[in-house]
Amino acid sequence: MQSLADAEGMALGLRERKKLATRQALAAAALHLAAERGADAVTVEDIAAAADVSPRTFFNHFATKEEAFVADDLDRAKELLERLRQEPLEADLWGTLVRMLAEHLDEAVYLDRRQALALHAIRTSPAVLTQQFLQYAGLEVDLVAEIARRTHEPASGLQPRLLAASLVAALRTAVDTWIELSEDPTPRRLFETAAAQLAPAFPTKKS
Amino acid sequence: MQSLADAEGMALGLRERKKLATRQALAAAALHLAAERGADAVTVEDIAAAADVSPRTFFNHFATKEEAFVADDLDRAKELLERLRQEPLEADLWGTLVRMLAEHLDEAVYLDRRQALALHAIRTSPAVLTQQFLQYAGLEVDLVAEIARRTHEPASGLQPRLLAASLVAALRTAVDTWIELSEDPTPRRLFETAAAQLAPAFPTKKS
DNA sequence: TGCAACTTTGCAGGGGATGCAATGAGTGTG
DNA sequence: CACACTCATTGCATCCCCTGCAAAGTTGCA
Repeated sequence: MQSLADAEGMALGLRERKKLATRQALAAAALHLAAERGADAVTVEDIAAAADVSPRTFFNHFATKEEAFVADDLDRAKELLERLRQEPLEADLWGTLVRMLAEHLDEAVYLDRRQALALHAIRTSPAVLTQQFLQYAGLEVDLVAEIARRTHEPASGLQPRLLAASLVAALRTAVDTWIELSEDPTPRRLFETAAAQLAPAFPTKKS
Repeated sequence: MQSLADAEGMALGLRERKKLATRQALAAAALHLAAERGADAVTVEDIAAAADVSPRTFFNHFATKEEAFVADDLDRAKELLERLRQEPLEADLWGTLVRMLAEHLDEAVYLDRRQALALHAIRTSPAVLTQQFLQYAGLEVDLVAEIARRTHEPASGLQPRLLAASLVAALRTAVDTWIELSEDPTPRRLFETAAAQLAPAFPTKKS
């Protein structure tokens, strides 16, 4: 019904390709149904039926119903983290992170305003909004770990936490503002504005 | 079993005092049981039984099971918001908000480290952690509205959102750090440190 | 071909959450 | 005081989320 795993998963075995395919089918079915009736009028049973698997199988791929609605974001966040880990260390940590997040915003969903708005319409339900918040929280946790790794600070200290939280705050407010105000250019530009404003709080270390 | 509504609710009628009492009884029972078995081993049925009400009544007071575990925080947040709304307008909005949040941290739970740690131990369960995140999110939304009111900006713009998100980021990271690092003084001091670091991003308006 | 690893599926069951209607306890008025 | 009114509590039925377990079907590999 949807395009199957296109380019992704080239070097995978048949088993893993199938698994990925059903996961994507479930996510796609979830979004499709939610677009029609609204997210919380969709049951796991519906999604499973639309994806031609048993309801029980749904929970082999997603821990909660809501996860299916934001599966794509989750996957992209993982890619971001992967890229981040491989990025070379620079003196200007804040600048590096801002740049990578900005590039991340130029991908996929956020390019097409139509699509983004449709997606966001789906995510009006409280449960899905909560899930999105958890996504940001998860990203923040990963960022803290990565920042601590780069600055050789303990991850439990205030500095890494504050830096990560500020980054995520800028990211989240930028996206939300862009969604709500139609006149604004791109989420990337908004994010860069927000990040620039916060920049003086995180001057380049010269240790 | 616990101290009933002490000083609070003086000017309330009997009915409202009773309602408040059962709400507090439920919250107290929830915390008590969670301290014994862990939060997610406690069912609504258990809580209701411990508070001597029917399970159905639980949901007349809380929308979800997890709400009962953070009911006190929710109530205190409402007080904070109330005080905030009555605070006179000053030129230094950031400074005002920081001061009020700092004072807020000097209250109740956060004074007694023992108690705070015990409370936090309870809140290890994923579901309760999620609930806490939602609390912060709710606070942020309220802050956005209040900030927009004071600056006469639209609440949908980037500025109010970024300011509120940064404040909450400072608050959350300060509390989390304080919980995890035993050597740190008070959450208030940590929050003020974080806020001071972010301050240059929000200079006093001189419109 | 045959075994190991893994995915799917059905089944049973616990528990969260909601709507509805009945009951009972405060509240205010004549 | 009695009556009507408002509102909290309760039981009941119901839907749905989610999990553990064991059986059956697929894929991977020697």
